[in-house]
Amino acid sequence: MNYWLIKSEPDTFSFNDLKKRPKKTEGWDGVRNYQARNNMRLMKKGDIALFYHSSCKEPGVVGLVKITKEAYPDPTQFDKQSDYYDPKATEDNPRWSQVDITFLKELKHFVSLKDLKATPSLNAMKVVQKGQRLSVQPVTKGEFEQVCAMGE
DNA sequence: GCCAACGTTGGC
DNA sequence: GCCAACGTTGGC
Repeated sequence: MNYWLIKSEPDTFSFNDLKKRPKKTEGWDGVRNYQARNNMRLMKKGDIALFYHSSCKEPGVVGLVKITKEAYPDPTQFDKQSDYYDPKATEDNPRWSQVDITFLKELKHFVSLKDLKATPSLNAMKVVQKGQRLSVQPVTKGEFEQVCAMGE
């Protein structure tokens, strides 16, 4: 089993929005960065991800989600009406992938970016690095467990 | 709103 | 294949 961190802007799609979805599940579409896409393609059903709120008043980890469907073509790339439309993608040769994520658990205590930065054992996490923008990133088991412990 | 860091695009 | 210009991310 692998562990991940996924970012979302809560003004666009928050952890609470996920909780309110049918089956508490959402297709994680709109990822248009190759490294993030490649990470999603490595995700296995049953993997767990930290759900991180970015570009907001208090950035940080709010909860846990489970990967419930492995990578498949992101339909928004074919949709001319979509903001995520990509004219270079075709049904025969899709360029972008998505996975399905399902609400798993809300942390009892929000773990802010400030808290992550203040924890020496977490200073290798990508999310605490300056200028790090990758929206789907791997975390180690140790990092994952540490963040969960801080959220208890 | 500012701006640093990064990724992508496109001319050459 | 280089690299300048541009657009985006995201903390502050």
